[in-house]
Amino acid sequence: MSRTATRAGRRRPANAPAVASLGDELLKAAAALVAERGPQGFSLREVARRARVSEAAPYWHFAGKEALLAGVAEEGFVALAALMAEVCERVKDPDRQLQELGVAYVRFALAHPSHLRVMFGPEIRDKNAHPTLKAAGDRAFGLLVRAISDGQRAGRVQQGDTEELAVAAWALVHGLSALIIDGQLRRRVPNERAAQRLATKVTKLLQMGLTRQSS
Amino acid sequence: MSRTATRAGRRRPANAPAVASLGDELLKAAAALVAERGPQGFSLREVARRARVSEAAPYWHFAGKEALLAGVAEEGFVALAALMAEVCERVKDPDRQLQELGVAYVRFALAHPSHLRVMFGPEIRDKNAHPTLKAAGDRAFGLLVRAISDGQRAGRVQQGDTEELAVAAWALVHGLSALIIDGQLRRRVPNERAAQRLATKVTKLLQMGLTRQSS
DNA sequence: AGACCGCATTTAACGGCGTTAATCTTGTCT
DNA sequence: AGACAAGATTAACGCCGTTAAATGCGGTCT
Repeated sequence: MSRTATRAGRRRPANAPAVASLGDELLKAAAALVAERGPQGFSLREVARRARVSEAAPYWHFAGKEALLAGVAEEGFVALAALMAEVCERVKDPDRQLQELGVAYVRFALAHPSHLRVMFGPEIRDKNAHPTLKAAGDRAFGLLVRAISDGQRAGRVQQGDTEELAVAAWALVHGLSALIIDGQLRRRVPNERAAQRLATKVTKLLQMGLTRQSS
Repeated sequence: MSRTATRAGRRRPANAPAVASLGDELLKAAAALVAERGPQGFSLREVARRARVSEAAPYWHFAGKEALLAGVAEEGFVALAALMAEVCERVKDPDRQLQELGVAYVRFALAHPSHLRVMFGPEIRDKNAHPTLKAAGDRAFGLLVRAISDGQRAGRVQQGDTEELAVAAWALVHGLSALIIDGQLRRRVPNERAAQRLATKVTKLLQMGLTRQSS
């Protein structure tokens, strides 16, 4: 095998214990390390140390540092999508659904700032090089598009390019999240309650623009 | 001298040529390197090489890698503020002024993506540790607050917490910029013209929400 | 049983990085 | 001339990502 192609590992002989394959073990350690020290302090060697394997072992399961980080980012998108899906199920009113989606995004950012940075930051240079990562991201974005589309059908959101409106909403909550976790709003947003309050207000502002017909 | 306190260097003997002191030379090289390779590929040793000095020379002028990057980030905020000030002078109508401020922000992001990342990213851990950096950032944000405040006075923007409205506007354009330069909108925004179009439309959306009275 | 093969991992090494300590140079002041 | 400090250098430490070569090791074929 030409190496790095596995990622799934060969399937266990069916009798073997459900012990996580080293690949999964590395992913878990990587996620923990990212959460602890951020994308900067992340080191492939430290991941290997935590998984109690040699420095070069990860290279059998991942093409390199970037591929391992891509796995972490993918995990992040899956978790974010799950949070968003939960909101979509719980809240059916289109207006409130959009608003709570925004708050959920900001809450995710506050709970997992380092993950968000890996998901969007420049550590992973070409997202298209990691198809499963791209797919996970698209799935999360798809939930937002769906919410906007539902709002349009219900007459609560203006007609027009659905994805473009979704990009606007995404940009707003993403920007707010970025500013918060990068400490740019520390005076104004010292704790999570303040962040949620601000997220709610800001989301409402955009929502008023979304309901009207654009010129 | 206990080192790293200079940053201004001693003043030239008045007859010496206006050759940039090594501190400035390093800053210039650092900015160029950041622009070329991004915050990831940035290396103190490479900066020293480009300035044709030894590896340890920068430590006389800057406390370390982070301090040098803080200088680059400060430069970025100054340039951004200049761009914004130009808009404020050129466009007097409050509505158009706000809109063009948003477009200018996105344009800056597209022109200097790596700078933006340094300005906001986690490479500089504590912005308060670099007071001149913080001041430069506040100055740029102040221009936005001023624009919102003018809009309120002119009756084009709803009353209410001015800074909070400014944060909303900032978040929107910052998020859009981040998504674009991180390649998240590559399908939708392949070139700069598309980016400006999108920025205009998105800014208008929020603006409609800003004009109305919030609940 | 014994030879063999391919997956999984280790050991060892290369070069680059940030940072620091010790050292040298150079110009200024007394 | 000699003291002195700013400014720069050399050399070293330990970390990093990555790669090549050597090693273990479970299953397969004869």
